Amino acid sequence: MDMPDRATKRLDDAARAAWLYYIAGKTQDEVAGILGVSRQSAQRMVSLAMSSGLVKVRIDHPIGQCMSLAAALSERFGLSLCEVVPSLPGSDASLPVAHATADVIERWLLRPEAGVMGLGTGRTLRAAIEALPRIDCPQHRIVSLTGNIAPDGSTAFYNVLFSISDKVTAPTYPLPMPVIAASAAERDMLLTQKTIAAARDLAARADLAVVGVGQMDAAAPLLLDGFITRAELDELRAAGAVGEILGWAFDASGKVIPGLMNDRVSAADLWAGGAEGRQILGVAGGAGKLPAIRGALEGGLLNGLVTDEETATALLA
Amino acid sequence: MDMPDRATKRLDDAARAAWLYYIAGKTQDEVAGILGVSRQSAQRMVSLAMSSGLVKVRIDHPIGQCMSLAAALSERFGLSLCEVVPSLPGSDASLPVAHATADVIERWLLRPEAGVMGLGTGRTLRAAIEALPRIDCPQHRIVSLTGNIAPDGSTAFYNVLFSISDKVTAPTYPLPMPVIAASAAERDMLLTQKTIAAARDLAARADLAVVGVGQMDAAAPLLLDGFITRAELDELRAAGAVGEILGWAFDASGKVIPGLMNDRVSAADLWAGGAEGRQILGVAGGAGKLPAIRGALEGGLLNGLVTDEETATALLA
DNA sequence: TAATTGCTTGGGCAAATGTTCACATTGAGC
DNA sequence: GCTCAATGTGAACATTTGCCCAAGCAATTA
Repeated sequence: MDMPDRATKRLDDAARAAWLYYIAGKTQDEVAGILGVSRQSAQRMVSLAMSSGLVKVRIDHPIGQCMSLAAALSERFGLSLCEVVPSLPGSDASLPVAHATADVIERWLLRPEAGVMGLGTGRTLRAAIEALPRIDCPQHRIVSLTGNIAPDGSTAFYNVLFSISDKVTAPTYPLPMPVIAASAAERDMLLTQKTIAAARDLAARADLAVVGVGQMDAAAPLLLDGFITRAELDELRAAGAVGEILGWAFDASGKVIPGLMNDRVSAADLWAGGAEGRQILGVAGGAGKLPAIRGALEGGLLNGLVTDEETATALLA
Repeated sequence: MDMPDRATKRLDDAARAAWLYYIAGKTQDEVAGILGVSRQSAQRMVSLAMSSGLVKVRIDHPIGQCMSLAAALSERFGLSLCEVVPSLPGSDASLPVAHATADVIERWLLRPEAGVMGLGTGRTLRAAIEALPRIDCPQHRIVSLTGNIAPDGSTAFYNVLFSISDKVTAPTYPLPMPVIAASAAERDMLLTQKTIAAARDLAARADLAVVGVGQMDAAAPLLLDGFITRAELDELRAAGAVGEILGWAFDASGKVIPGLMNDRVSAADLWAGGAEGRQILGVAGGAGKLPAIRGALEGGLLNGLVTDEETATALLA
C-alpha cells in the first residue's frame, strides 16, 4: 500500500478543485460541496493550483500571441506602451500597424484631459491618420514634430498634419520647413522664424509623440525622398547609423550620431529635457526596419512601440 | 485600406480584454482603463471572449485529464458519481482505484446524516477498505450486500466487512453465507434464517452500495474462488454473460441473465425497487474487466463508477 | 506529559465580478 | 426624412471571490 505524500495529495486536490472551478465552471461554493470541504478551503485549493502553475490559460486568438509579444517587448525594452498586431503572412505589415496606431491615437484623442500630441512623418504614420475616424477633440493640440515639407516643395507623404486636421477638431501646428535642411545655417535661420519657433516650443512639450522609424539602407526614406544624397547616406552608415527618428540618425546602440546630417535636422530634440512623462511612440514594422527599430529601443529613444508580430518576434530573438 | 468587419474587430477587442484579464491578471477595472471603456464593457468583452471559446483553460496535472474523462463518462452513462484516477503506466490499476474508492467511502462516512452503506466483495474493494483510515461514524450502518464466505469456509478476499469493522465505529451487518450458494434450494433455505434475512432487508435499503465488477473470462473471480465450475462459467458465457456484480451475471447490454447461476445468488436485488436515490457505485479497472464494466454501464446497473484513466478512455472509445 | 510552534480551518468583510434594466445610439427600411 | 428595431451602454443590484483574523489541531520539543 503506497503512501502518497501529503504535498502530492494536496496538489491533487487542488487540481481537482481547479478543474471543477475552471473547466466545469462550478462556483467555489459548489466545488466545496462536491469535495466536501468549506468554501474557504475550496478557494485555497483553487488558489494553490493557480499559484503552483497547474492552471494554464491561453487566448486562442491571434491577438493573444501579439499581446504576449507586446508584454515581452515592454519588459525587455522598458516600454510603457506597446502594441503588436497580427502580421498577415505575405502581406505588408504597415497596414495593420497603421490601423493599430490609429487606434492608439484615437484612444488618446478621446481622453478628456487636454494634451499636446506631436506627429512625425512617414508613410506608415500617414496611413494611420488615413484610418482615423473623425473625432471631436478640441481640448488637444496637435503639432508637427518635424518639418513637413519635401525638398521639392511637395507634401507628398509628409502632410500628416494636413491630413489629420481634416479628421479632428483639435488645432494643428505645422512646422513649414524641410525635415532635413539644406545646410546647418539654413536650419538655424529658419528656426528663428516666429511660427516655426512657436511650433518647436510646442513640440518640445508634447505629451505624446508618434514617430516613424526610418531605416538607413538603400530603402531609406530620407534617401528616397531626396533629403540626403547617396553619398551622405554612405557617410552616415560609415559612422554607424542604422536608423533615424524625425531625421536624427542613430547607431546600433541608439546613440545619436554627432555631426553630419544631424546638424541639419529640423526636429526638436525630444530627449533633451528628459523624457519623463512623455510617451514617445515608435511606429514601424517590417524586416527592413529591424536594425533601426532595435537600435532605437536599445538606446531608449522610444518608450512605446507599435509593430507587427513578425517584427516583434525578431526583436526578441 | 482594408476594412475589418465589425465582428472581427469585436472579437479582437474581446481577445485583448481577455488577455489582459486572464494572462496579465489585471482586474476588469484596470482592463477597462487600459482599453478606454467602462468596466461593464470590459466585462462584456471578457464574457464574449469566454463564450466565443477564445479562452482556453487547462489543468496541467494528471488529475485534470481524469476529471475530463469522469465528466464524459457521467454524461455518456448517466452516472451521478464518477471518479477516474491516473493510471500509472505498466502498473496494476487496482491500487489507485482502491485508494480513490477509499476516499469516496471516507467522504460518505464523514457525512453527519445517518445512512446505510452496502459493501460487495472482491479484491479491489478489500484493498479500498485496507486504505481506509480509522473513522468515528456510529451514525451509519454498514451491511454486506452479498454473502461473504468462500466455498472452502475461508474469508480470504471476502471479509471486507470484518476489515472495515476494525476501522470504523459504525455497526456492521455481515451476510454469513456464500456469494453463490451450492444450489437454489440451499440459498432459499439460508435466506429464511433470521440474521440473514435481517441483513438482506438492510441491504435492500442501502443508500450507498459499493460493488466490484467481475469479469467472465478465465480470470473470473467467481471461478478463481471456486464458486462456480469451469463448465458453469462456459454455460454462462454461452448465455451471453460478460460480467457479474454481487454474483448477478449480466450480458453485454447489462441485462441480468435468467436462470443458471443467478438462481443461486445470495445478494439482494439492488435494482428491484427502483434505484432512485440509491448510489450504486461500481469499482473496477483494468483491461480484462472492460467488457464487464461496459455491460454494467450500458444496462444501467451502476450509477457511479470508480476506475482508472486507461479504462475510462477505453470505455469512451 | 505538557507546552509550544506551525499549519489548517472557518467566519466575516471588502473588493471584484456577473446580471438585469432602462436608455441612448445606430442603421435599415418605408 | 422618419420610424422602428437591433444593438450597445452605463447604473444599480446580486452574487461570488479574495483576504484577514481568531480559534483549533497536530507535530515537535523540553
